[in-house]
Amino acid sequence: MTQPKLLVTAALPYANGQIHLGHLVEYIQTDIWVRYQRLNGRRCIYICADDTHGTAIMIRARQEGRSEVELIADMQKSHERDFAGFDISFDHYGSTNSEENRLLCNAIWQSLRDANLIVEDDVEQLFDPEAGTFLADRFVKGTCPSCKAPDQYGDNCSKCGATYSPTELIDPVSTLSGATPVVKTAKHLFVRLENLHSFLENWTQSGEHLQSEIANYLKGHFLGKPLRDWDISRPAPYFGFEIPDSPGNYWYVWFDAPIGYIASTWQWCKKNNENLDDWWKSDSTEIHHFIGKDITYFHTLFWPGVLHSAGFSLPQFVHIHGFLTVDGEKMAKRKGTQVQAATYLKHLDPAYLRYYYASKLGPRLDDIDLNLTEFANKVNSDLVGKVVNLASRTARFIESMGLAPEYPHDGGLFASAASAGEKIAQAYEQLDYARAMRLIMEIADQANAFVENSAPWTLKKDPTQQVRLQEVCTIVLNLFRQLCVYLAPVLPRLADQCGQLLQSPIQHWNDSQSPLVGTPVSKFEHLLQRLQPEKVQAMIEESKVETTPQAETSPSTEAVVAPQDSGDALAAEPLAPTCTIEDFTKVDLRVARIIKAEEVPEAKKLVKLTVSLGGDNTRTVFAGIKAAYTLEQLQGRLVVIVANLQPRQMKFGLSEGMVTAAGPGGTEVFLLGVDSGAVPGQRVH
RNA sequence: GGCGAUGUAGCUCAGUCGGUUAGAGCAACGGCUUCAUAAGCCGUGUGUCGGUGGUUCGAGUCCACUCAUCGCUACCA
Repeated sequence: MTQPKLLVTAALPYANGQIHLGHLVEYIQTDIWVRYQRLNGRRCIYICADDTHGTAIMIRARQEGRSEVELIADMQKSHERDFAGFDISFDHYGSTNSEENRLLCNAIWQSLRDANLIVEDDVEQLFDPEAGTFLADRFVKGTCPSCKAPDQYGDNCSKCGATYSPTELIDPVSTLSGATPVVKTAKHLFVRLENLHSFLENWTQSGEHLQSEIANYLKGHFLGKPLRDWDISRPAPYFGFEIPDSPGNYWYVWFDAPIGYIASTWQWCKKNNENLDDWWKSDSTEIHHFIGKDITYFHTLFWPGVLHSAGFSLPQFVHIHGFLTVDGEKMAKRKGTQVQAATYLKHLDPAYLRYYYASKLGPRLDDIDLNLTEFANKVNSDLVGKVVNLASRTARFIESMGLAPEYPHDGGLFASAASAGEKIAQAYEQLDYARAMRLIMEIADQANAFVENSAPWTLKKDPTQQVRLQEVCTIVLNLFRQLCVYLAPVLPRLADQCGQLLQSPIQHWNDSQSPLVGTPVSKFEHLLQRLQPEKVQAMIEESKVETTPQAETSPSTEAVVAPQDSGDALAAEPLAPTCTIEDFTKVDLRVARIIKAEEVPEAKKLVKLTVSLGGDNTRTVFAGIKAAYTLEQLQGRLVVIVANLQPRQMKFGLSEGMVTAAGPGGTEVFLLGVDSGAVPGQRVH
């Protein structure tokens, strides 16, 4: 009986943003697995697509003054270019905005209807009368109903952490138009997931389809109680597919996105004369999804539920990976660590990143860290210093002779490296690439030691030793080739180059098991340049300029170049409607000095500030700036506060004012200051 | 708060069923070498294995508690 063929997917990137190094962890991890399987002779297709629907796309297209279709076409082009630049070997890259996807959504929808899984319910949602659209949570801001913190998004409060519905917000404002949203009731359609509870319990807990941490997470979090109905419709206007039997309603983007996996496969089938059912409704295909841990829920509960109800094959395994940090911290545009794929490619070879990620990736969901110093060291030391150097230090010696006609005695080196192949293969199979890379580098170390002991450069000088010279080089080049086979899933270009050098292409994993003899050796050319650390720095610098030109907030940085401010910040939070001077004077802004900054131990985001308006006039203000400033940085500095804001009772005490700041929140909060000369108590006019 | 994880050498991490003096790579230091992309080889580690307590003849490995860090917390793409 033949092994099942493989259908592999990576998550569909959303068409609202560019691919960055964080995304690439997943596409590279998946690509390595796919290439490994193919090299082993396994039938394996790698399918992906752009995820194109939803409110965010609709709003963005509107802001850019063009159609959604135009926007997503541009974005798709750019995504495909980035992936190609990193040698991601998709068999097909489709789009969720395709006719195939619409037809599949219809069919799957009908199955859910037939299975009595669809129910209707009224949902109260905020509606923006000016923009004429319902507002997703992220497009509404207002005062938190729990702690009364102002300027909070519609789903949860960044200050007190409370979660609520946007309709509970006090004084809500649409971030699209600045209009006051009104509560509107609309009919929504839901999937009654609870009907599939026992199926999902079995599927997730079987131990065969998910990493154990994930199974535990689902069990503890969702499966212990009845599953909630899943709201999968959105009223018009919405960019997506209209629901055929519910005019005016559209499928929520998370309904049609995973179906895009099937639709994209279908497009591939049409191109290649294949039958879709052989891939999605057949025991002779194993489906493997690769995703990040942020979208676990959709892929391990909803998606299996939908597939099960609609009669499609379930994934054999959902492989979940962690996030990328850079130098130990979350990627941040401000620091230039959120590097776009295209920016990386301008400065560095994709092989570096593919190898570095491989050397860090294991089968678990730990986050992986891109340590920039280590990145440069590791790539240079392992790839250039150890692997490529083997060819570099021997190939030239036998350009005229070619490889020896018979494989010489090598003290068992080749045989032992060949037998390590099984362990390496197993590590790839189990997604333990870090282990695979360690095993491979052990072989490279042994090979380099052999070169050292055999001293081909000495043999070269002795005319009676030419046969031995050829033998030594034959051994070393065969070890090099073995390494290239083992590294081929990670470094496809190096494998090709090795094939050219030894005039025998690497086509199968088993090429590592028998040595090459008697072939000519091409003229040696450098296979991989050393990574220059300056280029890493240049990439980081460019990433800073590209994304946050307004980074020059600190006067200490000497800005030589005129800042190129992007429109991102304004687009993220459009201007509020016009207000009169009377409106403005209602707000009493005052200069104040922070005389005491205290930790609030139980609070995640708040610090307690005692501010002085001069004289004995002090007050207590709670500010959500814990992540952005240390207590020392706050102590003593002048800030601008809203002095006549109605005091709010917060969880940790009464807040008698508000400190003004710019920025989206979290670590990116920038307090307003005043030029020197201002004193506490002065009003801001 | 709940849940899931992590905490081993300066850095990044291995340590399979609990079993001899706890390992690797990188970095650092010393020596050798010069074929090679200033690459390579040899040598050098006094680590409270986060902490406390327990089980055991024996614990980095099992159990309890505790501290720290990270992530997730569904109508958000």
